[in-house]
Amino acid sequence: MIKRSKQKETILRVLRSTSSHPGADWVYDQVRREIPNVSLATIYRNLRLLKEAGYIQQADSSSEHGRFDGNTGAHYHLRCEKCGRIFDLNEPIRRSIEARVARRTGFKVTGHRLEVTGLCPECQ
Amino acid sequence: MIKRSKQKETILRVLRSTSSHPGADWVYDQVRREIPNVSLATIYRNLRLLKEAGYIQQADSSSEHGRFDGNTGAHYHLRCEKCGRIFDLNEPIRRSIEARVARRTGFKVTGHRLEVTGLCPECQ
DNA sequence: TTATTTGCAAATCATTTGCCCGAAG
DNA sequence: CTTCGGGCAAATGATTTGCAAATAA
Repeated sequence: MIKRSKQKETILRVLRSTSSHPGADWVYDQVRREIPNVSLATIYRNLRLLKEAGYIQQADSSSEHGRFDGNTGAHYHLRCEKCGRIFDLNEPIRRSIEARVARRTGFKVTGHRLEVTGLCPECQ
Repeated sequence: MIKRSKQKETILRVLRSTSSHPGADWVYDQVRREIPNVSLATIYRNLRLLKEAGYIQQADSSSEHGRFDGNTGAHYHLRCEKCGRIFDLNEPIRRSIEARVARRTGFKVTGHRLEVTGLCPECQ
């Protein structure tokens, strides 16, 4: 961690205390119990810093905004982390994982999404 | 499609003409070439309607906002489409797909993300 | 006709930024 | 000391919504 601070430490501890993959507002509420006057901006700032430093991850597919796909068939995606372009993959769809997860978790599984990330030939 | 309109048809055609997984603004620009006074609001409205009706998909992990994860180890996620909660899966990580994709696409692959979606026991 | 859809502008929502002050190294 | 982090409020950017007029069924 570049520079420690009470707020960074609290954010990290709060985030490690749960497996609920919370959003910034939930973290804000929790941190406020210890540091009542933290700013929401500080939460956002530090979540980003902690992520960039590798202390935490983001559970959802990057911070990308809505990207639409006219192809309704099941297929996986390949995303370039530099230019942001998304390509279709023609890997076979692995349905077996859905049944296994359904059996082990009690979920009624409706599908799955796989995204491979990296650098495209032009961006390398 | 519940009720057809020139704008819905144009949006669908534009989206099916590319595999670039564009965002709403790109679709807007394209549609404007045929219907110069479309509103961006119409684009958003119809993208949502078309998605709900199953005519198109969203390439990114739903429209979820930032969700953070204090667990930095590689792991997959299970998301409930109703309540939005995200759970960790302890499925084995399949690194083999990364090498295969790298070989076939020329990408420098840095990782992959797998998310299984469905309804959690409480939401079913 | 009658229910939907559109375009417009204003409203939201999550997230970011500018600025000045206080804290860390 | 001097740089970096924090709090606040204002700014931003994407997406949504309210509403009267236009359009599809």
